[in-house]
Amino acid sequence: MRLKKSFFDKNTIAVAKNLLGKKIVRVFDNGVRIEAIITETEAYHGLNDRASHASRKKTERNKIMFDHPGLVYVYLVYGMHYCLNFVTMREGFPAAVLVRAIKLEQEIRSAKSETISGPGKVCRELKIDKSFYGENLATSKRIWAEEGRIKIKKNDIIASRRVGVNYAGESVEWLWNFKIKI
DNA sequence: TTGAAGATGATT
DNA sequence: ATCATCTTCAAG
Repeated sequence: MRLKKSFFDKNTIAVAKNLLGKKIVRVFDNGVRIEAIITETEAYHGLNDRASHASRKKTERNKIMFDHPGLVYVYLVYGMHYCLNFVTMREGFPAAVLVRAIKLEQEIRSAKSETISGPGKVCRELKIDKSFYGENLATSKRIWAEEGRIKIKKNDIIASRRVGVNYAGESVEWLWNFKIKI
């Protein structure tokens, strides 16, 4: 079952936690389909979050974060890596969840499952580029999110500081990075 | 118009 | 610890 707009129309921290264990489905032009379990997320929430791209004001790059929940926000970092985010919260409130790590659902044949850790690697693996900017998870034919097979409990979640945002003043301290305890 | 700074990853 | 690489944004 595809996650609907209502799933993302909530507090970003809650959505970031809820996304753990959920499945990203990516369908390529040639029909090949990849499914991956989300294992690490990061919340970026509101104008007071100095680590967020939307902390100053709405710009050409971050405007999608102000749009309605369930949209895809893609941006280029360090001139070479794309990062995949899902927009959260009501229209007008800038917020999104960054997908930092996934675990590929392998064919039945091969036993092991491969973990892709790092937002740049996630996009490389799922072949996400700028063309996904503004894609709607509720209706897209090439990317969406689904309920996962596993149920993640509160005790299974580790909260940490967010990665790569040491410039962000007091919001550096906020434990808005979430991953599944192994 | 310009330049400084990144929500990173690979390598030394 | 350093570098590759280039868009974005705010300052001038």
